[in-house]
Amino acid sequence: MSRKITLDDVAKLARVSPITVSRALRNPQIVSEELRLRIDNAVKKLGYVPNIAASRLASARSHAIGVIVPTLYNVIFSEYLQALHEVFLPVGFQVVVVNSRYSLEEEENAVRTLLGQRVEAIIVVGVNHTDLTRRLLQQSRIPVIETFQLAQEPIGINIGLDQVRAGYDATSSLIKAGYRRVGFLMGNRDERATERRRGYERAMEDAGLASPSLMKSQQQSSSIALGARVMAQFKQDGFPEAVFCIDDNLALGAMQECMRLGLRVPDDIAILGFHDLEFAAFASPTLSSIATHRYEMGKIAAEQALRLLNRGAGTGQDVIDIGYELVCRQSTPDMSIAGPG
Amino acid sequence: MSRKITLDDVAKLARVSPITVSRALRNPQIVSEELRLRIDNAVKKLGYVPNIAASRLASARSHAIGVIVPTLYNVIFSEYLQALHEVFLPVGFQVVVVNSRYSLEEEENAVRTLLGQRVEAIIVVGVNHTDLTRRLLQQSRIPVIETFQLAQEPIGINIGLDQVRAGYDATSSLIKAGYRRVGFLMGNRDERATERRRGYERAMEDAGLASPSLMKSQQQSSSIALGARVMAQFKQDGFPEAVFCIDDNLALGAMQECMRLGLRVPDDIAILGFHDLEFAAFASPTLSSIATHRYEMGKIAAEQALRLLNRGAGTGQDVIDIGYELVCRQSTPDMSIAGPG
DNA sequence: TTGAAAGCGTTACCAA
DNA sequence: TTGGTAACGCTTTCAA
Repeated sequence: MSRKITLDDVAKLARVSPITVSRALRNPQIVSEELRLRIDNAVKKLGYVPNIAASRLASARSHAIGVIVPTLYNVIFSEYLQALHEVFLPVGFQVVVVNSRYSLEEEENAVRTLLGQRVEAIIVVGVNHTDLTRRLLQQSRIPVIETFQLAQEPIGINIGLDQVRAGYDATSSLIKAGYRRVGFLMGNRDERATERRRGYERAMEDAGLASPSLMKSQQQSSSIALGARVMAQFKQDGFPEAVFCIDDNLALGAMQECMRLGLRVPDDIAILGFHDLEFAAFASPTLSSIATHRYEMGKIAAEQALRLLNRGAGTGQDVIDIGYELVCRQSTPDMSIAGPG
Repeated sequence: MSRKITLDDVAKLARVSPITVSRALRNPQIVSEELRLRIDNAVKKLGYVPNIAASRLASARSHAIGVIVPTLYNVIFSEYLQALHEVFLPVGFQVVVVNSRYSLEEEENAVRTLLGQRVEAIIVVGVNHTDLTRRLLQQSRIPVIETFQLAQEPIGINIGLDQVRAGYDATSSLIKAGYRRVGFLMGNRDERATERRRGYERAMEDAGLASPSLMKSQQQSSSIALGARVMAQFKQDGFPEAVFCIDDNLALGAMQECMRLGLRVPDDIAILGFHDLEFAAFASPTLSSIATHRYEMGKIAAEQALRLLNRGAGTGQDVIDIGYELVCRQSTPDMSIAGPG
C-alpha cells in the first residue's frame, strides 16, 4: 500500500501551508482564487481523501447523529429512517444507524458506541432503557430524542403516540360495533406491542369481556405467515367474532387464514390491523387498520434535534403526541374511535 | 459542559499509566487482575466513554464497513442490510450505511465520505458508477463488493443476478404459456429495473411480438398505488393478455386495478411480479413472481468481504451469480423458466 | 506485566 | 488572506 496521502502532501505539492489547504477544503471562499486552484489541482493529482478521524479529533465535532432502531427489517422503521436521512443529510450531518435487535442490553452497547463516536444527538426508538443507558444519555449533554411511544419521564424530547390508548381504542371500536368475543393476535413481545396489548386487555376488562382464550401469540418476529399460524390457534377454542392484530402483517396473514378456512371477512369475523401499511388498502378485502405516522415522526424528531443543536441548548424537554387514526375499510364494519378518555 | 473525561483521567484515578488503561479496555486479560479492577471502577465512577476518533486516528483502523444502497425505503434493501449487520456486528465491525438516492453523483459523494472514514471495505448496490467513483474505489486498495447485478468488469468481488436474463426469462415464460400481447409495467428507472426491461424487450423482439403500446411506466418510486395507476394506462390501448411487472409492489397494485375494472386474474389477464416479497404468497389471487435472494446476497457479500479482510489480500476479483427462480402461483397459469440460453 | 515517548492527521488559536 | 504552533485523545513502538 503506497504511503497514505495527507494534508501535508497536498500542501507541499501546492506550495502552501497545511492549514491553508484545510481551509480551502472546508471554506473555499476564504482562500484566494490562485491558491485555491493550486490546492484543487494538488488534491486531484494525489487523489487526496481527508481523514475524518483526524478531523473529528481536532475539531471535537463529529457531524454525526446517532440513531438506534430495534430492527432494520420492518418497513415501519425504514420509513422513519428515510425521514431522518432526508432531514439530516442536506444540512451536513451523517446518520449512524445502530440496530438494537429489540434488546435493552444491545441498546446500551449501541449508546456506548454512539457516544464513543461523539455523535451530536441521539434518536432512539422507545422509552424504556436500562438504568445505565439513561445515565449515559443524561450525562452526555447532547440532545436525546425518544420516539414511537410516550414517556412518563422523557430524557429529552419525546415524540410518539400513546400505544396503550391506541390498543384500547382499537379494541373499544370493535366492542362498540357490537362484538363480544374480540380476539387478539400478537407475535414477538416488543415494548410497543406490549403496550398495545395492555390497551386491549383494559378495554376488554372495562367491558367485562376479558378471557385469556381470546388472546393468541407466538414468540416470532412479525410476518404475514405468522399471522396465519397464530390465527389457526383459534381452531381449538373456537373463533372470535372480531380480532385486533398487533400489526398489519399479522392481520393480513390472519385474514388469509380465515378465508382459507371458509370464514367470511367481515361477515363471520372482523379483522383490524395496526400501522396502516401500504398493502392494507390493497388487500382483498381491504384491511381496516390504525394509521400511525412513522415518516412524520422521523421528520419531527430530526427537526427537533436540529433545533436543539442550533440553539446550542443541549437538552430541552418536551413531549409531542403525534396521535393515530382509525382507518375503516372492508375487513370491519364502519366504526369510529371513541372520543378522548 | 463539565470537562470531558479522557483516558488520562481514568489513569490518574486508578493510579496507573494511560497505556495500561488502554490495554485493560481492549484486552483485559493482558492486565493483572488488580489493576483491571481499579481501572474498571475508575471507568464506571467517571462514566468514561472512549473517543473513537482518537482511537481510529492512532491505530489507523476504523473497524467500519461502508455500505451504499440506493434507498432505505424498499424492503429488498432492508433484508440485505439486515444480513450485512448480522455478519459484521458479531465480529466487531461497525456498518456505516449511506443512501445514494439512486444517483451516481450521490454515490460518488458516498464513496468519498466512506473512504474519508477509512472504512475497511465497501459494499455497494449496482455495478455502474461514475469514472471517478471507479477510480476512487480501485485506488482505495480495500475490498470492494458490488451487488444485485452482474458486472462486465467487476472492481473487486461481484455478487448478484443477471437482471437482463431474469427479465428475459420472465417474459419468455409468459410467451411460452401462449400469450401474445404481453405487457410490461415499470416505475422509476433504476439500473436493475432498466436491465429487466431490456430483458423484456429482447424476449418480445425474439418472439416477434414487440410493441411500444404494451409498455407502460411512470417516473415515480415503486408502490402498490403506482401499480394501479400505471395499469390503468392500458384503458386507452386495450389491456394485454399478460403483464410482467418490474416488482411485486407494482404487480399487486396492477392486479387490484384489474379486478376493480372487472378483469379476472388470471383468466382475463395474467400477472407476474418480481422479487417475491412476502405478501405475494398472501395476495388473492396469490401472485406469481421471480424470487431473488436478497438476504443470502447480503450474507455472501459480507462473508466475502471478511474473507478478503482476513487474508489481508485487499482486492480479490470474482463474480458470483446467485440466480433467481420463477415461483408460479394463482396469478398466472403453470409455467416454467426456459432452460439456459 | 507495565510504562515513557512519539506520533496519528487534522483544526484552533494567535500572529503576521 | 496566510502561516506557525500547539493541541485533540488515543495507540504504537521500544524499554524496563
